[in-house]
Amino acid sequence: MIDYLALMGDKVDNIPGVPGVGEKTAQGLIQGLGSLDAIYADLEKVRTLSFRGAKTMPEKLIEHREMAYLSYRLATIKTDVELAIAPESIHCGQPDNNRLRELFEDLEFKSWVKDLGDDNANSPAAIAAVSTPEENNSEPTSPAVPTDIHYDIISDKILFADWLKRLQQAAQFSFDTETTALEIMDAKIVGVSFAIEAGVAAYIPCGHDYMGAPEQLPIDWVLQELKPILEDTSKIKIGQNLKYDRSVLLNYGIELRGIEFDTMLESYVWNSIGSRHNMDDLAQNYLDYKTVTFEEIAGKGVKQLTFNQLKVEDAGHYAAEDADITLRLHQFFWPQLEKVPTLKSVFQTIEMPLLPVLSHIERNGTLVDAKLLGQQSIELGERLVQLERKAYDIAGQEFNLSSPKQLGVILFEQQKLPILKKTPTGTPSTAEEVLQELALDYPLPKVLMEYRGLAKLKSTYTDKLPLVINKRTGRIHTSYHQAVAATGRLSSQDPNLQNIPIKTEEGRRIRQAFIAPKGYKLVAADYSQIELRIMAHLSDDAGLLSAFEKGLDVHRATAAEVFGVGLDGVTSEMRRSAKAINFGLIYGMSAFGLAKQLHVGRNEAQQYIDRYFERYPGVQRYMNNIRALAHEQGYVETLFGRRLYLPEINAKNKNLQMGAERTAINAPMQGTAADIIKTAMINVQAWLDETQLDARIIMQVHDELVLEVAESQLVQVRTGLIERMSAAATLKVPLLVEAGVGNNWDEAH
DNA sequence: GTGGCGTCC
DNA sequence: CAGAGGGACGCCACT
Repeated sequence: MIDYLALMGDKVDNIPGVPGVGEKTAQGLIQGLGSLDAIYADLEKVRTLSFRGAKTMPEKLIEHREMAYLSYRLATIKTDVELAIAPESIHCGQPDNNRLRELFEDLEFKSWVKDLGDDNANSPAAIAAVSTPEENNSEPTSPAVPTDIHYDIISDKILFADWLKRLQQAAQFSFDTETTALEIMDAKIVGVSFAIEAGVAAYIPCGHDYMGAPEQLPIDWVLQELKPILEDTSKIKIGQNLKYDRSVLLNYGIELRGIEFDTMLESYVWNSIGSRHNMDDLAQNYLDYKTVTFEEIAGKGVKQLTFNQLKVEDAGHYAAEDADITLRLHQFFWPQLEKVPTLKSVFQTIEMPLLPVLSHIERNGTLVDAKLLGQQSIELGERLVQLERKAYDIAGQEFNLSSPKQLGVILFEQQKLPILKKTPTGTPSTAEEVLQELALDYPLPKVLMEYRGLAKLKSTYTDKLPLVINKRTGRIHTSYHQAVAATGRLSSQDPNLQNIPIKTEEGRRIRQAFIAPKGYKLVAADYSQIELRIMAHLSDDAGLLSAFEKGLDVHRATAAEVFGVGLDGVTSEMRRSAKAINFGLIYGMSAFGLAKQLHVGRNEAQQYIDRYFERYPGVQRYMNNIRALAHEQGYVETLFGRRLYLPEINAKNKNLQMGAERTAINAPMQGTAADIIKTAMINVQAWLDETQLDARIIMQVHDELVLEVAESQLVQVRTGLIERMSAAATLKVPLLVEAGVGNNWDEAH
C-alpha cells in the first residue's frame, strides 16, 4: 500500500513522519513507506499520480534506494511508454535492479497498457499505428521471409560466370560490399553480395585472410569483371546506405552508377521517425524478420573481428542475407512511396540525387592546420592550469572542475550558494545560465565559466581535430548522415564539422585552422535568415513579406513594429529583443521562455508577443493553422512535401502534446530550409561536374556551403554558387545568399 | 550506458 | 497548478 501520496502543490512539510523538508511544493511526490510489493499492488494509483505531471523526487525523502528508483521511474512523464516498452530498458547499476526487473516483468504490460484508456495514445503500439502513413494501413506487408534460405557462396569462376550472366540479364539488383573498416577512405573490400530476386542471393568472398581461409577469387579479377555492370547507368542498383558502397568502390577506381534506390532513404522519406533506419531494425519492423547481426558473427568490444577475419561460410550467409533483405525492403517501401506523389518526389528529386553529392563532399575532405591547433592546445592548457589554481584558491581545496557533481558539492554545500535551478533528475544545476546569475554575487562561478569555455575548446576541438586527419590524404573526412534528423536536416559525425565554434573570439581561432591549400581560397556562402523567409512565405504575412522584399534588416523591422518606433529609432537593445522574438517564434517558444531569455518579466514578454501577432497577423494565423492541421492529420509537411509524423500530437499528456505542437511549428520551417539547401547542393555539384571548374564543396552546415576554389576561378565560382543557391527555390520572398572569401574559414565569413 | 553540459544552426 | 525552445554531436564524470 502507499502510505502517502503528495500531489502537485501539496505542502511537503505536511507529510507525516517526514521531517525537515524545505521544499515549498511537492514536485509530484510519491512517498511509499511500504515495501516494493505493496507499491506493486497499488500500481494503478501510482500511475494516476504520474500523470499529474510528477517528475522528480527530492532525495531527502528517499528511504530505500530501490524505492527511490521505482518512484523515479513511475513518476517520470514517460512512465507508461517506458514500462510498456521493455523492462530490459531499465538500466542496471542500482543494487536491487534485478528485483525491480522481476517486478516489472510480472506486470503483464500489454493488458495493463490497454486499461489506460485514452492514454493509449502514448503506448508503443499506438505510436506505431499513428506514425505509419494511412496509405500503409490497408497495404499488405511483403510475404514472410523464410528462415532457412540457402545462399550461394561463389568461390570458382564457373559459378561466378553463371551469376554474372544473371546479373547482366537482370534489370535491377541489390548489392552490398563487405569491408575491413567503416572509415571510407581506408576501407578495403573483403567481399561483395548480390540479390536478383527475393531469396536468390550470393556472396563473393575475395579478401578473407585468416589462417586456413579457403581459396577465393582474386579481388582485382572480381572487380574487373563486375566493373561494367556496376558502372552501367541503365542497370538499376538497390542498396542500404549506398553512399558507403559508392565510396568503397571508388577506392578501387569503380564509379558506381545507376544508384536509384537506397532502402535507408526510402525508410527515412516514408517515415523519418518510425524506426531507426539501419537494416536490422528495418527488417524487424517492416518485414518482421530478425537478421543476423554483425555482432553475432564478429563478436563485440575490443575482441570484435573485422570482416576479413570472419569465416567465409558465416560471412557468406550474413552478406547474402543483407543483399536479400535489402531487396525485400525495397519491394516493401517502393510501391507505397510511389502512391504518395509528394514523398516519391522528395525521394527521387532530393534524397537520391543528394547521395553521390554527399559522397563527393566526404571524399574531398577539408584541409586543417594541425600545427596551429597544436599551438592552441598548449596555450589553452596553460590557461586552464591557471584557472584551476584560482578556483582551488577560492574554494580552499582541490576538486575536479570538470565534474558537475564535485562542483555541486563545492558550490551548494561548502560555499552555500543558492540553488537557482535543478536538473531533470533533481540535482542542483551548474549550467552556464546558473553560473552567470551566481557570478553577480560570488567569485567562483566566473572562474568556472571561463574554465568550462576553454576546456570545451581544448578537449573537443584543438586536441581532437588533429587526431582525425587522414594519414593518406592529409585531410579531415567527416561523415554526413542523411537519415538521422527527423526534420530532413543532415548531421555530421567523426568529427562533427557542424558545431565548430564561431560565437567567441577564442572559438573563432579554431576556424582559422580550417584552411585552403596553396593556390586556393575558401568560399563560404550562407542563406541569410532562411527560416524567417520561409516563415514569411508559408504564413503569407504581408508585413513580413514586405520587410524581406524591401531588403530590410528583419530584426530591426520587427523591433520597429513591436516597440512602435521608426526604423531609425530602434536601439540595439530593441533589436536584440526582436531577434529573440523572431527565433522564439520559429521554435514555438512561450512567453515564459522569452521572458527567461530576455531577462524581463513574464507579462512584458507576453506583451511583446501580443504586439508581434497584432503587427504580423498572418504569422499568428499560420501558427494556429499548422497546429490544427497537425492535430487533424497527425503529421506536418515541408514546402517540398517531406513529412514529419507527430505521434504525440493528440496524446492525453499535455506536455507531450505541447512538445509535439512546437515541433509542428518548427519542422516545416527547419525542414523546408533543409530541402532548399539539399536542392542547391545537387545543382551546384552538377554545375561543377559539367564545367570542370577547379572547385569543390567541402562542407555543409545547415544553411551554409563551404567550397575550396582555385584562385584563378574565384569570381566565376562565387557568382555561380550564389546564383544556384538563390535559385534553389522560388518563394514569395527572395532567397538572399551571402558569400565571403578567405584563406581560412574564419576569414571567409 | 546515462547524465550534465556545451558547441553549432 | 506545472510546464513552458526546434534539430543535431561529443566530451567528461560516474556507475
